[in-house]
Amino acid sequence: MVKRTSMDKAPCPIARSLDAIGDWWSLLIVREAFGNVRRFNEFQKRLGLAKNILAARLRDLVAEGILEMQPASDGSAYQEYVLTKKGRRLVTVMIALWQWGEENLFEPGEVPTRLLDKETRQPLRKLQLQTADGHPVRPSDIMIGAPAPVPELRARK
Amino acid sequence: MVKRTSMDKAPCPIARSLDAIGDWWSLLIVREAFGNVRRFNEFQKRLGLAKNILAARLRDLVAEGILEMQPASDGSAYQEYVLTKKGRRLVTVMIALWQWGEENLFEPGEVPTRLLDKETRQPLRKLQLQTADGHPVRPSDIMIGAPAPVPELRARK
DNA sequence: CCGTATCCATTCCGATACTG
DNA sequence: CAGTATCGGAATGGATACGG
Repeated sequence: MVKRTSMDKAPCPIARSLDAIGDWWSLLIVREAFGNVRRFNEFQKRLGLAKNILAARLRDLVAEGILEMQPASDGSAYQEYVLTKKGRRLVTVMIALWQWGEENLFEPGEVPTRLLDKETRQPLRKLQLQTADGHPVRPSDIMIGAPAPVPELRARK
Repeated sequence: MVKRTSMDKAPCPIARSLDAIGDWWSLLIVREAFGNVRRFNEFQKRLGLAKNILAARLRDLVAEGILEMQPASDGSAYQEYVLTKKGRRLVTVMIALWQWGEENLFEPGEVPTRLLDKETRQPLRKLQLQTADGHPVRPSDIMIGAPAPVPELRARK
């Protein structure tokens, strides 16, 4: 996506994820898609980005299998962009980003847009790391279980 | 960070988060920092990025308060980069990305680097969305609790 | 309404080369 | 070792203008 040294073959899931959705607009588009935005123009208005960029991003997201195109639900002749199952699974990433931003990037006076449980209208519980058997885990309790984070397979020509 | 229309004043936490760490290398650097990488050269070797880029990214991350510089622990004359508390809180974001990538971006035959609980050496439990009172939440059960996702119009009154 | 095609400015990345 | 100084190429992003 971003030229770089494309890490889509790296064994590190983070590198791959970033390769897939690590550019700036992708996750914002996904965020809107979660909010049931489906139409090109709707995305464009809400995000305020140029149409060519939006078109490119949507194309990429469709190619990645995160969005898919469907016939319009309102009978118009156009297509709509909706999240695939894979795309919907990004919800955890979004929430993680949301909660981190909420906690670390707002001044006392500022009010972030909140994310709520639809039923109770209460904020969600913060995501928590847990061991397989359900115990809490601190950042320092984590280790990487394989050779190298970013191997040199993508070394040099 | 990526020029754009800098959204660091947007009320949406995702936009702000992306503004802070949404570019390509930042999270990879943070990932290494979680793995106790602290030295300039160490980052450079492991990530394989150009030194000027690395320098710029490190500078930004320090400016954001995600990394901080400390005197070297081994007595050498240099500084080390270590995660701040704010930086360490990014662990949830990293895990979310890690788990999503692991689940969605690897072919059956491929083996991702795993992330383990240090004590048991078992993979972590998948992050789960929950309501404030601990019930599971599906993506469709979520709503946004404020005016507009990216409202420039509700700027300041 | 949904895009594609252009043009242009900015930024990013990679690869040296060069100091302290 | 830890950067800074450059340079060029690629890609991003913004703003229209133009077709389906």
